[in-house]
Amino acid sequence: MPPKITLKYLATELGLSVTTVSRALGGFEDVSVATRERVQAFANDVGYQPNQSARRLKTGRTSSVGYIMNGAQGDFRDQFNTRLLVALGQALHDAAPEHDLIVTTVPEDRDELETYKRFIDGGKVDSFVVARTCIQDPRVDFLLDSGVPFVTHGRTGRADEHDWVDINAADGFLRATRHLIQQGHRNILFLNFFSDLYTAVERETGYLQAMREASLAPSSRHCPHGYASAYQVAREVLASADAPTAFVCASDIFAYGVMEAVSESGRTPGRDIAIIGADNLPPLMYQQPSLSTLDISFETVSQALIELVLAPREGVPRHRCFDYELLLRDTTA
Amino acid sequence: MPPKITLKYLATELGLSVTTVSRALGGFEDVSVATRERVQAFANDVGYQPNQSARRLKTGRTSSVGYIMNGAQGDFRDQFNTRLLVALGQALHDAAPEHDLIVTTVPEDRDELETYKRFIDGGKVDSFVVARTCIQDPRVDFLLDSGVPFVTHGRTGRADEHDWVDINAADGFLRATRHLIQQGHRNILFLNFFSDLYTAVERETGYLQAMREASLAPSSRHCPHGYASAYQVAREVLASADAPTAFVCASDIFAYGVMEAVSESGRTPGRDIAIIGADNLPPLMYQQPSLSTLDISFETVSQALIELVLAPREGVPRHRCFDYELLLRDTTA
DNA sequence: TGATCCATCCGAAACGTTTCGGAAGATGCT
DNA sequence: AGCATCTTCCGAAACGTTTCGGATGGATCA
Repeated sequence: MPPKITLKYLATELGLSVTTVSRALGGFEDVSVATRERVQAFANDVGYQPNQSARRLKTGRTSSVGYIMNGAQGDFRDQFNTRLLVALGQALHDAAPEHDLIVTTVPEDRDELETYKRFIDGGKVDSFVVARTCIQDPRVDFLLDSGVPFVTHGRTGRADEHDWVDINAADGFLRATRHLIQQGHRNILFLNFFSDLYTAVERETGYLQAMREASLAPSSRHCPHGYASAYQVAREVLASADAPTAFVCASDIFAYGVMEAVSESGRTPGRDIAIIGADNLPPLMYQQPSLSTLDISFETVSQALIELVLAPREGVPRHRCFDYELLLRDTTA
Repeated sequence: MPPKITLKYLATELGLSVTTVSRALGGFEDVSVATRERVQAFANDVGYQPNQSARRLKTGRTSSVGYIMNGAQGDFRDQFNTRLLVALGQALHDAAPEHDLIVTTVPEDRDELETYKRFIDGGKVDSFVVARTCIQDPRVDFLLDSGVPFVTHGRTGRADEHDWVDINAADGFLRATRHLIQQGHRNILFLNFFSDLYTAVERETGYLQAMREASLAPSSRHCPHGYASAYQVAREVLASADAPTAFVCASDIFAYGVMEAVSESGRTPGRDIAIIGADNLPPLMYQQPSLSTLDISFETVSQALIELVLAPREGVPRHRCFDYELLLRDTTA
């Protein structure tokens, strides 16, 4: 039975007190450089790992971040959750290896807020990352009320009251739509998420502005069921008298649905019909024309989220906003 | 400032000792039914949540389960990770709501085992779920060595030494292949994962047995790059002199690649070429013939994983094995 | 009546850490 | 020399829980 490697063990081995060892490892000034280094070297040697439970009990901090997965759990084509999760884990590990990411899903039959409440009351986490924000977001209301620190991925109606990280979607979609207009398109259809999502509004704003600039008539449709909806909407409008010549899609998933409908109607994406998506998701099939899209790195966004969520905010809310990069590929040739 | 709701608070409010309150809430026998109920009711009323850190410190148990995501993170098979994660979270919450699922990804540049080591030494979890097992799996070697409880999703070369939950893939692929043979197919190609994966061997075993039973010549190919590989392999063999008339695919992802190659060659999946996949993944595109597949519920598997991982095993390793259900749809019409 | 036993409760120690408030000795100043 | 000051260290308490080993009182028994 090897001895448990605790502060007490280190202290007796080194002939010091527990206090001094603790403060030496904590890098405090009131312990001499010599002993500080001696302690750190020894701790390293024997592979000392502080007991998180004890530390948490004492300090009241849990050093863990909560991420409660929500939203379209059925549509696994939607890689948003996975990709964010992977990137968050990576970023958290890079920024603070001793921190944990505690992940949970919301049980089908339960209120999402209950899960947040359980995490807070149980002292499981001391901050949250909240994704896919809505304009009127009950999670934000709840967290602001409870006073627990959090950062959202995406703005909300109360954006000036909390920390957030977002993508400048209005600008991205403005540029994307402008590009299509410049190519000579006049009849451009916009396919959007359901409109509660904050980013849905943002995206449409950009599209609308570009259309207004060019004095063109805007036209938007929603795709409540993702890929399938987009396919059906595209199929429908392509059969109509004044079929659009270009599609701007709030998500690549929609764009792939549109591509399928376009191909099926005998037209070729990129030659006959222009399509721009968003988020640079991998293509669904091998032999597809490559999709023009708005690109953003999950890693960058996640690093910002982690940076904000780790540093306890004092005073005014902090914001980080990133720009989309317009990737022009086959479907806008 | 509301009072902190601790055992001490409950005790003074109720006029009892901390010990008794603790034991009442723990449901022990040596506290009278009357007080036990009184305590529980009051705790419920004021919304008492035990401090996990204190509990963990005292008991040495962390009441959290680790899941370290690994493997081809760019690939479509990421659906596997997400789906398992969602189902695990759900199952854990149902079985033991006070438990946490601690998730992390392996940093690109680091050894996976280091991450396991960090979790163990840091006392972050007291058990693991390990997925996508290989025949010779270093994670299993490491965990067996360290003595930390874990359950694998998938068997390994040391399957009789640890707990596992698996799908009876050999039987599933046996039945799937038999079905194709019964339909009159003689030239059946098997597309497999890379062969380190335990389940790859299992799957091929089933296929081989069915072919042997019918005295047919088996033929297997590997698809190291998932969907794209499957597409290319299918394209190649379909152009050859003795093109197969049926494909058995270790994953639906491969099957979708095959379908694309089949369609492109001017043939129709289901009429000209039969295809069976596995795992019942959602179709990639809307207008595809529906894919015959081997179906298994992630929920069922996850519940078994959680059940085993929560109950500390004593003595012999425990196993749970589930059967695939053969779903016959368009591609084997 | 006195001993025994059971049901019910409680005191106190412990888990491993952080941190407040000193203490001891060395150093600087007058 | 005497006093203040700084450097370096440490004792002890606390965080909230679990659990061991009793303690108390009433019922039961001979």
